[in-house]
Amino acid sequence: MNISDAARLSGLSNKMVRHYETVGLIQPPARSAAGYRQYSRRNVDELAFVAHARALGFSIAQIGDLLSLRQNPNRASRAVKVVAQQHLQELDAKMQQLEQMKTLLTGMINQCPGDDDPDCSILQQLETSDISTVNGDNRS
Amino acid sequence: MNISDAARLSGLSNKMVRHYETVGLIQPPARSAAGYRQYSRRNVDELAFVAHARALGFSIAQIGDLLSLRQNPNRASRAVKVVAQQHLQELDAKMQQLEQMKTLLTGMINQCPGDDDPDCSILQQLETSDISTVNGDNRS
DNA sequence: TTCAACCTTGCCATGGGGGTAAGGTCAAGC
DNA sequence: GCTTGACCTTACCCCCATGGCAAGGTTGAA
Repeated sequence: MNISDAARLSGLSNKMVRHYETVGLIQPPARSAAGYRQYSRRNVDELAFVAHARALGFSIAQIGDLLSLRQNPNRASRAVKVVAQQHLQELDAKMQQLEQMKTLLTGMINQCPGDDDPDCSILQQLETSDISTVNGDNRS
Repeated sequence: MNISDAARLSGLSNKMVRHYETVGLIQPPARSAAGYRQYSRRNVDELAFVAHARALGFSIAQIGDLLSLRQNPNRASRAVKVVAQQHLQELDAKMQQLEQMKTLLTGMINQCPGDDDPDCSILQQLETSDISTVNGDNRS
């Protein structure tokens, strides 16, 4: 199977399939005489695993951990759970930051008349405010 | 005032002060004979504005819009509000994606025994699952 | 004069991709 | 056998926002 089929079946782009190989996340597939990547069923399963984990927001490093646990028959499910729980905490932290931003921004928006006049509390608060309580930095 | 003082007063790093100048976000400050950046009170105000907006998650491009509105005395507060509301929508979209991830991940974690045995529903679901319903992609 | 603390520019790295170019390969149709 | 188009390869550059480091110049005080 060539890369396009493997990518389609796994839900990744050709680009990212190559990228995951380059960074050592996945097993390099066999090559044809012409140098084309040849994917086995097993390769595609691994790619799909990566795609699913990415969709849940796991980082490349975390997926590397999950992949090695996956291929280790002596793993403890505890170890898998720990990775997942850690990621869940990261998701929680990001949500909290977004919520703080949302709260502050919503308050500012509600104070802005939104008419043709130049006076705008949003600009005023951005000039003066001590929004510094939005911490942690997960901007944008 | 040199860059370190300007950065400290505005709440940015020296690095980012230079970066925002490089990308054309802020007014380039005056230079001393030796080439040192010399920041005025006005410059520092602009930097602080940028810092506050970044803390709320506005993108560089959006902050550029806000800065030009800020320095335009004929602006309509409506225009400012539109930028803020658009950013709020982006925050909402990201929160929804994070929430979907959290929901799915939490469900998987709850099904994992987390003991010494290798059987782990997290791994199983990552292999098979159609998590494809997590859309939009705002990973990590 | 020396020394530390500042400043400058330029390059590399991160993560998780997208794009694009220049070239090789393969298979079908003529 | 040759052309054509769809595929494949590697190798670059880009985004955003930021950190770090290196090599060199400047300033000010002891």
